[in-house]
Amino acid sequence: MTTPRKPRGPYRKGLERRQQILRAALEVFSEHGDRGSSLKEIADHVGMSQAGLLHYFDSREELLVAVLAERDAVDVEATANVMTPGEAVARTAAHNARQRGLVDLFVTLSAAASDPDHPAHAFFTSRYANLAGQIEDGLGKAQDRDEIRTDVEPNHMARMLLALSDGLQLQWLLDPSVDMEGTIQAFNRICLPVAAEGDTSHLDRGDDS
Amino acid sequence: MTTPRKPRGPYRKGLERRQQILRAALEVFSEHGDRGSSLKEIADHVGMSQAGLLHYFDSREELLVAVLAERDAVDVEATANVMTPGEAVARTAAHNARQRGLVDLFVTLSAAASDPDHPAHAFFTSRYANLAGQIEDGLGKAQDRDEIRTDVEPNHMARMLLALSDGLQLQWLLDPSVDMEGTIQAFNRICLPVAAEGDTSHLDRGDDS
DNA sequence: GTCTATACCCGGATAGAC
DNA sequence: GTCTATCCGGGTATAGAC
Repeated sequence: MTTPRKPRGPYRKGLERRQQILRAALEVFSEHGDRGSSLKEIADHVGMSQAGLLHYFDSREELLVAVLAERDAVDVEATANVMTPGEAVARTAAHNARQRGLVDLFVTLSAAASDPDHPAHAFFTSRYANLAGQIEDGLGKAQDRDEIRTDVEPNHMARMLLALSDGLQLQWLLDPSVDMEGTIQAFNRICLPVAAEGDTSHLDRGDDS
Repeated sequence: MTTPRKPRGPYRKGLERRQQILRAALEVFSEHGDRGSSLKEIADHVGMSQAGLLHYFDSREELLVAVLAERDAVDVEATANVMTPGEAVARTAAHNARQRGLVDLFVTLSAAASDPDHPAHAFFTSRYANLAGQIEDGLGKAQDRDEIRTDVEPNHMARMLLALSDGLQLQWLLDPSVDMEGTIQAFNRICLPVAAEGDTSHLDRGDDS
C-alpha cells in the first residue's frame, strides 16, 4: 500500500525528504495522537513549512496512512523472530510501555478507524485479521505439541490475546501503574497445560510486579 | 445519579429540556464519536439552535461529561444485580453488541481521555479504578469460596477481564464477526476451578457460536 | 522544492434582538 | 429561552513568488 513509485535520477533527494517527513510524522503523531497533531507541527519538526510538506504528501490522510504502515513495519520486525504468540504479545507490551505516545496514537486511531469512512479503516481491519490469523496458527501448533491447554479454540484464544493487549494498553494509558506485561504473562500462565490440581507451584512465581 | 427531582415552578421546563439535550447528545455522540460530533448537530437533533443549546450547557465539555455520567448510570443499573464479575462482563458485552455507536464513543473517548488535559480524564480514571476494584473484590470472594482458580491474583484477573472487554469491543468494531460474549465466556471457563487433567469434558461445551 | 500568503471551512463561543 | 449574526481560532489546502 502507498507503494511510492521509485523514480531514479533527480528524484532521489525527494525520496529522502519523504522518509524524513515520515519519521517526523511518526514522532509527532506518537506524541499527540491523530487529532492533536497538525501538519504544521510535523513540518516544524522536519524544519520545513506546512506547504512544503504537502508537496510530498498530497493530503493529511495520505501522510497518516503512510505513517501507520511505517509503524507496523517496525513492530513486525521487533516480534518477527520470537517464540510463542503469548510471549510475543507480552514482549510487545513491555516494549510499548516505553512508547506512551505510540500507544495513544494506536488506541485512538484504531478506534476512530472502525468507521468505514476513516482513511485508515482498511489498514486496521486487515491488520487485525492478519494478526489474529497468525496468532491462531501459532496457538494451534502449540496445542498440537501439547504446550498449551487444548480446551479453548485457538481462535478464541487469539482474540483474547489481542484484546488483552489492546485493553491493557488503554488501562495503562489511564493509569500507568497497570502492569501490562505482568498481566499478560499471568494470562499466558493459565494457558499452559493444566497441571494436577495440587501441583500449581510453578504457576505463581515472580510475576506480581 | 442524575436523579432529576421534579421541582414545580418555573424550572420544570428547563430541566426537561436539559434531559432532552442529554438524550440527543448521547445519540449523536454515540453515532459519530467525540470528534465527529458538533454542537450544531446535537442541537438540530433536539430541534433547536446551537446557541440555544449552549444556554443549558455552558460549553461543549460540560455537555460531554454530563453525557458520560448519564451513560455510566445506565450501565451500572444494567449490571447492578448480577452474579459473578465474569458473568457481568459477559452480559455487558452481549448488550453492547447492540449498541455499536455507544461502543464506538466509549472506545474513542476513553483513549482520548488518557490525556490528563482531556475534560473526561478524571471521569475515566476513576471509572476504571472503581471497576477494577469492584471486580477484584468479587473475584477475591469467589476465590475464597473456591469457585474460581486461585493461582492468579484477583487484581491481575480483574484487569484481564476489563482488558478483554475493551479489547474485544475494539476488535468487534473493526470486524463485527468477532464474538465478544463467546470469547469472554471462554475466558471465564478457564478461570473455573481447574479439574483433573483428564476431566475437562465440562469445559468445552456450547460456547463456540 | 520550498517558501509566504491567503483563501476557506468548520466549530465553539459571544452579543444582542426578540 | 431561543434565535440570528458574528467573531475568532485552528486547521487544511492552494496560489504564486523565489
